[in-house]
Amino acid sequence: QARLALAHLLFGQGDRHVTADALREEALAAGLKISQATVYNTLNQFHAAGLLRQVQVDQARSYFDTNIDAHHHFYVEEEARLIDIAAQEVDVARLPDSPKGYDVDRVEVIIRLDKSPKA
Amino acid sequence: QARLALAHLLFGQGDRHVTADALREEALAAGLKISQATVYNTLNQFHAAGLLRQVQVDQARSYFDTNIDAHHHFYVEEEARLIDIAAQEVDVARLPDSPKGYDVDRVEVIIRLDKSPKA
DNA sequence: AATTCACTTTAGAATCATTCTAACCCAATT
DNA sequence: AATTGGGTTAGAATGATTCTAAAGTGAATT
Repeated sequence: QARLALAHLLFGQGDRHVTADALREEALAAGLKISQATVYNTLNQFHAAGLLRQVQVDQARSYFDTNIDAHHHFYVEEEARLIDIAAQEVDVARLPDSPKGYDVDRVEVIIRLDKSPKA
Repeated sequence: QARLALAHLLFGQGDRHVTADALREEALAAGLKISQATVYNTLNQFHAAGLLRQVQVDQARSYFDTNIDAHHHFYVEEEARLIDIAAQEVDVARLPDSPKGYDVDRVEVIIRLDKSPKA
């Protein structure tokens, strides 16, 4: 089963951030014969089941994060790279009230990084 | 000039969040004859010039925000609606150090909202 | 008024991630 | 062996965005 093999790739090595494409390439490199459609199906199913979080930092591609605990991210646009930040490393001390009729689903902090210019 | 007309639509009425498509429809409704390509060109140019901020909250479409001051957002996914949060309404008290070799470009806080279930 | 030059705008094709559709495979059940 | 049903698939379809190459505009120059 393709789903199981992908689950193994995804969850078998700690917290990861993958794009659909990257995961597919990884699967192919591992010798699996799998279609892009299946990769998408599987990611979407895992996401719907709450096993993956979808992270939206770039208009081009979607990232799927195997870490579903509350936490935040660094994002290096130049390298299309996401880095986890544990929830306790960020302290959001004050939030505004939600508009009437709405509830907070989740608070996301994204720290966008640039490469330091060489001094 | 199409650029000027779009600038007028964008900046003539306080802070706004638009998608390329929404802006194009607005332009057409206002009687402008403008192509989608021009809308994109213009938005990208304004963005490159620092007149617009691009906000990434949804994998489908990009939002352009006429408010370029540091600030944050509520996002209601069900309604594809962005709401500004003034910078001073959020207090991020503690941030982790950036990885070596990288500098913070910008800190984005996105509060994702759901409609309240009717009690 | 005609020419040039640089820039703007355009239509339409192209791209790219993602989703959809309809067929196909395969194991379990009748 | 036929039926069912989920999982998987290829390939088409979609939709946002970008690209390309042509056409338009207009100010300055002849």
